[in-house]
Amino acid sequence: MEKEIERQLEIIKRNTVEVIEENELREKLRRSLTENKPLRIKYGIDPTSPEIHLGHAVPIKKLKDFQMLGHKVIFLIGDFTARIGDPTGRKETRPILTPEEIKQNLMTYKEQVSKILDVEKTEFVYNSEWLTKLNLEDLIKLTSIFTVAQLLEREDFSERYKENRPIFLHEFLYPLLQGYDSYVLSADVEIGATEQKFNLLAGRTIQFYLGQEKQVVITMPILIGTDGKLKMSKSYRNHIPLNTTPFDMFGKIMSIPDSIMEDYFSLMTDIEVSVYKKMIKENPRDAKAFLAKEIVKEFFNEEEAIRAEEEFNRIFREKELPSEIPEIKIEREILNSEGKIEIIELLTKKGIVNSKSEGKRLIIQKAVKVNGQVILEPDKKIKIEDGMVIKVGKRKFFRIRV
RNA sequence: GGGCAGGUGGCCGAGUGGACAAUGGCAGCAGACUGUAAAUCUGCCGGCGUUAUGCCUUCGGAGGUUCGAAUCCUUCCCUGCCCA
Repeated sequence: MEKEIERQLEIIKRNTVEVIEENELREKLRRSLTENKPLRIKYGIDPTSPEIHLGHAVPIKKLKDFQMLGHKVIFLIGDFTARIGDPTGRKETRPILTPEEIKQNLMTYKEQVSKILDVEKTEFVYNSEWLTKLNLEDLIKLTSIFTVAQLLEREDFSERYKENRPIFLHEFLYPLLQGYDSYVLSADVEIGATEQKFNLLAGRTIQFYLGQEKQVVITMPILIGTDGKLKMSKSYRNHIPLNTTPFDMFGKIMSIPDSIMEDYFSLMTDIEVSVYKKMIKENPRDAKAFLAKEIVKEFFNEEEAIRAEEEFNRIFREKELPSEIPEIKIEREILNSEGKIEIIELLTKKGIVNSKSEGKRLIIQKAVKVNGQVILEPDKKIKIEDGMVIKVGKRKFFRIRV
């Protein structure tokens, strides 16, 4: 028994930043084992952008550990709290999702999450289910648990307060509602990134106040994005989405700076520290390719990972064409009598570039190639032939079909 | 309710009657270099263009003054600080 508890603890603690409180977790595990009742593990995401990326994968992989140990994972989609928006200073109240949208959304989440978790064993819940039913009296009860000073301790709030930037009253409700979710779900453990610590702890306070056993809080490190500096986030455009192609994922991982390779190895793979440190030291480029392959393998499979690497090498090392190129159809009507069209027309009409100006810019900057030949003039007329390949920038290829 | 300071391009932040599509930084894009690295360097970075000291849209919203406004006036909305 003691051995089993310690075994589970060890797995749970890997890669975590903090476990609050470890002893409570030990007791919960003990009870779980004696009563043969799985622990309830909560993880919530804000469904503002329904795209799960490698950054989310860090805590979700932790959920996987729990799932493998036989515990119950509850994946909470914060559709109601998303209306408030986790406090970051942006004020935006979004409409609540319609039942149809929720259904649709759920499918995409399940699909993405299934790359890590066993979705059959995972419970998916939406917090609008109970938060829309919360009445004023309940809300006042919740707000009376905290003082303003306590809320201002949250880093984001204190920073804004210090800098005389606005903090809207409703933003204070976010941690309260997130905490209330834990109460409704009777969470034993809640997992989140380190930046979530305040919200996670609010859950403990609320559960305690409402007479429930406190959840254990587990914080996970924040994954740095492809820029090597900021946390991975879609809004910083430095993210690596899960629902992409193996090739794209491989390429994006190859583009991270060497300095964050160790983080990726430790958070995204099971490779031993000493092993990857040695690899990085010996040949950083090969180490990164290995890393990329490992990660792609995890989210897809080995075969896809190998194919992605081959494709990557073909395009960027040997400078050859990719094996699959998106095709664009050219209608006769947009060509002149000689079967020609200005390159700039082609780029804009087919939506390859966003505007004529952008297209011209790219052409002038030697970024546009037709059959490997650089095009220098935007008004250059090119003869359209079936099978022609247009390259825009480093990695955008298109094959012409007449 | 009163006083003061503010609201500028994806973000930060200059500009306070013409030379402003708006300095600079970050992010982004392209090219060179390379390990598609990163760093660095160069260029671009609202749209349209008969490519012109050109036109249209943009400096919180709406009006106004002026030959001309991001810049001045009126009014409304929003934020912060102080007073009540």
